[in-house]
Amino acid sequence: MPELPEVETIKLGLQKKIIGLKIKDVEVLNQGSFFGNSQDIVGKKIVDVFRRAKVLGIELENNKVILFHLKMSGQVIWLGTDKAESVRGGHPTKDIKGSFPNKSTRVVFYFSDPLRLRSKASDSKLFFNDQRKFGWVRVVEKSKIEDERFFKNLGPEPLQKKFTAKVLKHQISKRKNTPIKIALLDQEVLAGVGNIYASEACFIARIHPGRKVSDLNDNEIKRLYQGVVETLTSGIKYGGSSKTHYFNAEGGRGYFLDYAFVYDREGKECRICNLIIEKFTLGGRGTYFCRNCQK
DNA sequence: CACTTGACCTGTCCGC
DNA sequence: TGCGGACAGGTCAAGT
Repeated sequence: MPELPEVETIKLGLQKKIIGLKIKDVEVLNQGSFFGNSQDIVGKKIVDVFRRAKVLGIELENNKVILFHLKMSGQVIWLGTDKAESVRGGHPTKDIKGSFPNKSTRVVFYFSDPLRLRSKASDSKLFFNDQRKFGWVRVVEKSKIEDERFFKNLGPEPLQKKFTAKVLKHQISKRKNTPIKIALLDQEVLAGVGNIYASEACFIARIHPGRKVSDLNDNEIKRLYQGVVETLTSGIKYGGSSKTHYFNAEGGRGYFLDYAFVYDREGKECRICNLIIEKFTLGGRGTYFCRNCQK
């Protein structure tokens, strides 16, 4: 599921909801989804929520962080009380169905809300749901994040200013003989791009996803750079892509796929030239493109 | 080393 | 309606 725009959207939602709350308790419903010591976080206050690549992080006052990787089907859903909701302003759009915990719930975090937000019913909670159990939650020391295997060789964040066409050229040059879309999916090349936005970036760049990296000229790499930045920015603007599992922290869906050029549009007309969008498998992943617009 | 394929796990959808 | 196979926003390890 979640690629950079989805995790970023969850991060922005959580920042508004849980910074300042104290973790009262943690309940692990599936041992394989949780790593680290839950006692390191119980009783501690949340001071920040951040994202690196596709990983979501909750930072605590004691220099511990809780990392979440949602993989294909993970969800991070915050549930408040009605009173807390109204105090914070606005009712969330809850597109997600059913109640929690459900059979996909793997970890539950219980918060002690500040007194002024307290309702008699209950304090707020955070659910980590993950149908396929590929995802994980892990508690690590903040200073040791970069030692984590997943973080060790991560490529640059594509939405930071210092990420340029030149940087992209340098990064993909590590994968000369690879189809460009597969190179974009490599987290050591670029952090946060996944299967939806890789297809979209290639479309915006007007490059066939199967083209070999070594075959691309500077102008094409520049277009690819623009495609990556544009599609990720658009993904965040529309709150991410809700195909099946993804919902934001408040349970609302994302609308990017209503505007996507190619992803999940096999058999539909290209938004630019009206030719039919095609699908094929590249590196084992479904890949969508327009044969007319992408060369 | 660079690249490809299958495994991890659960659920849904589609064709017979 | 049932059954089998393909497929799903992602990494990993083990192949070639």
